[in-house]
Amino acid sequence: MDAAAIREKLEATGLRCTPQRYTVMSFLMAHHDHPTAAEIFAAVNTADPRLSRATTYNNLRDLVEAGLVREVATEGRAARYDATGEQHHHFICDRCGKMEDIPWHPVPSPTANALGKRVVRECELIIRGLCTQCAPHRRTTPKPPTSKPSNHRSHN
Amino acid sequence: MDAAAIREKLEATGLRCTPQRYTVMSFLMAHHDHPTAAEIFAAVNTADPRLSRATTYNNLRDLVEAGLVREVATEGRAARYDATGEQHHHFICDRCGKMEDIPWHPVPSPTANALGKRVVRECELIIRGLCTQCAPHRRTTPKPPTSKPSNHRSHN
DNA sequence: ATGCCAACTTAGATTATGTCTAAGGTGAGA
DNA sequence: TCTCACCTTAGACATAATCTAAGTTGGCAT
Ligand SMILES: [Mn+2]
Ligand SMILES: [Mn+2]
Ligand SMILES: [Zn+2]
Ligand SMILES: [Zn+2]
Repeated sequence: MDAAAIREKLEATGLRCTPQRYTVMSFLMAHHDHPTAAEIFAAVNTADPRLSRATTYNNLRDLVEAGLVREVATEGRAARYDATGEQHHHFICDRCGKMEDIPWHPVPSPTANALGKRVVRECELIIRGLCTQCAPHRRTTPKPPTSKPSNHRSHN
Repeated sequence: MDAAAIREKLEATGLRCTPQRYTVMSFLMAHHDHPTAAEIFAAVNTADPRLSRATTYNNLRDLVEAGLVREVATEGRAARYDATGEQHHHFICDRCGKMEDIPWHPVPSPTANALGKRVVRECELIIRGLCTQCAPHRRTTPKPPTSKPSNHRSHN
């Protein structure tokens, strides 16, 4: 994807296309290995030191809010634990961050073709949406749940 | 599950059933809301202050290693980012922690019955096992990948 | 053109979470 | 009874993320 396309993508969501923001977005689109904020900062800042650490975090947050980027494999900063009883799937609420158990049902593994030489141990489903608490509020007060997760940005 | 059963569970894996460890395990088995280490510490320590913060973390690590407990929704401490292109699933390597994209294929959503009033937005698969790099080593040098994730405990 | 102001960037302080260290306690078995 | 591996602990340390307060930029109204 070329520079103009990225600029458009950003501006379509109401974000200014600053050099810092452009570089972060561009880096993410060029690297499919799910880099961390620290990795992005290190790589980009080395090539062009016009990007600070705080701005890396700020921009990642903006891009996630804008839906151009997503955060994977973690919801909130702290690890969460689960006494391993029966196998089950998980539901994570977009609004309040709650993680709930969903009864197990087997899911189809990808084709051997898609997996290559990888060895599969388990296949679990992460379902995202609104929990029973939050679903009714969908069209009314969609504000965060008073405390815990999903920190939204006010910027200053 | 009664006290004796928990004690047996622990001792079957070679772990002593100390008051601290028993309480952590028992708490986890009684609470299905995926508590964090901090939450477990706060709850248990308030009821009976014989549990320290370090021991909470030590015991959670021991229980995870023993397979009695699992850590969910995070692999490593830092958030990882993904420019949202096409929808895809993820493969996470048990050995080196690498997170790789797996081509999308639709997965069956749980029954409406299992979901209740929850509103589903997306359904993604987390596949765990050994990546192509790590799979060949399965029966040979199974040592960790030099750095990054999967910290194992030596205890002292 | 000029000035304004919200959007943006920044260094550094602060908070949150997790790990390590060094010291001491405990108990199963010789 | 002695011993030693297993366990617990306070507090120091490390890392990831967020906040703060100040400065910069640039689109736009005048
Ligand atoms: Mn669960
Ligand atoms: Mn991905
Ligand atoms: Zn919710
Ligand atoms: Zn691997």
